[in-house]
Amino acid sequence: MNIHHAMLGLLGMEPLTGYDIKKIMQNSPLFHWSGNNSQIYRALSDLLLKGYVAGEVVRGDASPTKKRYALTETGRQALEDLSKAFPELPEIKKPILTQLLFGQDLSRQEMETILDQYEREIRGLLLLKDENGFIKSAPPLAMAIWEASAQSLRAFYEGELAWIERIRQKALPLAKSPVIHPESERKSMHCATIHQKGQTYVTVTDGQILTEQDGLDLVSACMEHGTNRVLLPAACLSDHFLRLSTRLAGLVLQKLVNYNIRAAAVLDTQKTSERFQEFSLEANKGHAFRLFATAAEAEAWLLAE
Amino acid sequence: MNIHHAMLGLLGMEPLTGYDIKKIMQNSPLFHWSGNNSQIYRALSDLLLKGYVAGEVVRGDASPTKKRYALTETGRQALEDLSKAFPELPEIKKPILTQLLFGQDLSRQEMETILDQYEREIRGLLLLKDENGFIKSAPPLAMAIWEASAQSLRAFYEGELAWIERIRQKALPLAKSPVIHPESERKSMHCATIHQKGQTYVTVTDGQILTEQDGLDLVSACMEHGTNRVLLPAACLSDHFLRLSTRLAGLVLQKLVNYNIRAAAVLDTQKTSERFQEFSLEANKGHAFRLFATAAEAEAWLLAE
DNA sequence: GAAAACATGTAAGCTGTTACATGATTCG
DNA sequence: CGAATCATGTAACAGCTTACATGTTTTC
Repeated sequence: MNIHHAMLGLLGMEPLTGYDIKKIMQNSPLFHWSGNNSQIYRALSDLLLKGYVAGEVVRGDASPTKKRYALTETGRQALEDLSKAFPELPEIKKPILTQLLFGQDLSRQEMETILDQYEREIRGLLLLKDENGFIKSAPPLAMAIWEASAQSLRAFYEGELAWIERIRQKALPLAKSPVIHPESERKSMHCATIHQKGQTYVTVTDGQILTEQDGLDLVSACMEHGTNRVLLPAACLSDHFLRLSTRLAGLVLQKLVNYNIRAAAVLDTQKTSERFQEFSLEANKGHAFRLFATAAEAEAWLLAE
Repeated sequence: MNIHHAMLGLLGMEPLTGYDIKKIMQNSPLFHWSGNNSQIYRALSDLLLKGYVAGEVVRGDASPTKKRYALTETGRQALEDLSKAFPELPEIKKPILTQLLFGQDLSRQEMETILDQYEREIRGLLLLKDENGFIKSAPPLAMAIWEASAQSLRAFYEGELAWIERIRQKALPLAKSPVIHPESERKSMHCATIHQKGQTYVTVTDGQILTEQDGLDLVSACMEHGTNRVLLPAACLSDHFLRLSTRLAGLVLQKLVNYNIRAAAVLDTQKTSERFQEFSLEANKGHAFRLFATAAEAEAWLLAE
């Protein structure tokens, strides 16, 4: 299966210029070619040579001269022969797999970063609906096939998200922890689990959230105890955390979201900046993270739902 | 992402010969390279030139001389740099999509054939478990990633099966019917629906099953009436159908299975060959098709479950 | 004793990509 | 009036595949 087949097919539906073909290929990932004019023009002259297509020069008064190609009878025959061939198997290329598989020397955080970037890209692909992408006047059969294939592509992307999740849960906990600088001897954060009304949540008993690593430690604690609830008392929210410019709060919350963990924080309103209060108002709209004035309120929300 | 990255990675886990690498790549579809020695040996000499790997000649007494390569320190560094790069997006190549999309001139039966072949291939891929496929002594992190990826590949293949099914249900009914030869004027088969105990099934009221097309007609009738049950009375089972050498029975039943339709046939035991009785015994093990001596029994089974 | 698997390589070609070159038209 | 899009092409190269060539060892 090369690009010639696809081009014959497109030209079989309606006459097109090289540029048209390029646009169609470019606009949908279902045509796995990059939509590369060089290749298309080369292929077009091949097909012309073989007599599979015939070119017609369109000289518009006020538009650049184009060459519009149409399928000939021999071309139609060639297309039909290709259509009847034994179907080739699908192929997947997944560079990120090689990257992670052999990235044993990466720290856990580096791996997280790569996964996060990948997830963002995949979510981007899921968002863009490829709408027409294809020829407008295609017959209903082709449209139905197109439709089904677009759906199957979306399913693949969703499968990728599931894969990401599985890697996060199963593989990353096995990754190298970043090197700890012994001289820093920072007072580390301590977690504990609390059982309340038949439910369990993790909270911070000692120390503060100072680094991204502390966010990961929270995640680890949750996974270890099989819960997905975290209560952050006022004492553990460091000034560093509450200063938005450090982006620490964002990074930690993102980690929690990634692992599907809900968090309730207790906030000393006198200590927080205006900006942080705005941020928290924004956050309160979601249901993954909420701010409360008292520990009792926070716990009540955490154990509800 | 080229093959060099993957090769560096493999050599980073343990020293290997070119042939070893070839085998690993060949044995798993997760390495999307075809496992092609030419490319591997060329890449190997590239890496040697760059100083990323070092070769050691192993001259066993009773085995062909091999060159076993191992990663150097510079190679390790290069691998780490590659590992930290921004992740590339996955790519899917699905030639059969182009084939069907532009196979407008194909008859419905030709399309069915292609889909059937494709389904068989995909099911084959799903069956072969890629077990070790990968390096035996890989660290647990790599193993976990590998595991997750193998699972995600299986999910993709299952997605392909779902796609096939959707094409069969939604797209194929729109395909060209094969040209009907007017001179043959064959007495066509007639179907009817029967409502019994709140359930519906399709049966043949007139004519016999003579061609593959009749099988498709049964499928169409089912889809039209929203049922997936068919009763085949003794009268509609032509001699042609009952002769196994024609493979007609197999083809028609395969169609029904493809569309997830259950069929009960009533059989005149005096008319059937020994071979066909064996075949039917075999078929009776499944729950998609059964043979019965009387219409009452057939109907009872059909409406049960 | 033959076939399959082990082991290493070369030459040629196909497919697709990047980068370059050119010029017209449309839109904000 | 400058940027984006339309439109057609060339040159060079990167990546991968097919086919060929050669010899050894293991396995049935």
